[in-house]
Amino acid sequence: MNALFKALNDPTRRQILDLLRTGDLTAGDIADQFAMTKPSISHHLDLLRQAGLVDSVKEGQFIRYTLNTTVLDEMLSWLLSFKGSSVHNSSPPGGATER
Amino acid sequence: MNALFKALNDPTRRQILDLLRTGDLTAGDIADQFAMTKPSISHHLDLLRQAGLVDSVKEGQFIRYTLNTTVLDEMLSWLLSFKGSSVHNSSPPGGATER
DNA sequence: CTATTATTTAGACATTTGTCTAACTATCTA
DNA sequence: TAGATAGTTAGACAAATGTCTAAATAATAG
Repeated sequence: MNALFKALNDPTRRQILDLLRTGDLTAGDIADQFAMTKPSISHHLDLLRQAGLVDSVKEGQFIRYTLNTTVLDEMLSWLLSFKGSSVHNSSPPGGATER
Repeated sequence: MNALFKALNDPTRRQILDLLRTGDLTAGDIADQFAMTKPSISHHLDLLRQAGLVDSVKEGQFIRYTLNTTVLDEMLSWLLSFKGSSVHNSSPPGGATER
């Protein structure tokens, strides 16, 4: 889960994921969308791949990147578990002693 | 959304949130659960508060921290939008030309 | 085989981040 | 008021992060 949060903790990487929802893209096509060098984008893609958020397939001299949302399930259920376990309590700080 | 991802991108902070699901806690009670100094925990709590994930109320000499999951909704719908828009395509790299 | 194109790898560098110690503010208690 | 307790703020510092340029790898085109 750590790699997942880490990967999502960057606007550029989230934007890359947004780009990929429309369909697969090559590294170059992705890099063209940003005011950033290709090596930088390549690094971001690497982190996304490490997190399992994208898959990459080499096709000739291109590398096609594909969105993979299955890893999001883990995060999704983690988040949902919070929405479920809202306790709304207000027990006193000290522990059991109510002053 | 940036502050939210940033806040969640740390194991300690996520653990603090997990602690708070059981109920409110003071800064000290939270700090006691970690092998880390109080100033460090205080800093983590500050980031969580900045992200809107926790609320803090001063009660005497204590500060009670409360979990606030409302900000998670934004993130939740962002994540869900990905699960919805899986395209499963495999268009060729070049762009629009379907060869 | 050479040149070109697509992409990554390596290394440098500034910024951000997480942690610590020391000092400060505020509340409670004797 | 003095001392203890709860918590934060300030500053330092190492490690992680995001970006860049230069060079390397690999596939394609002439």
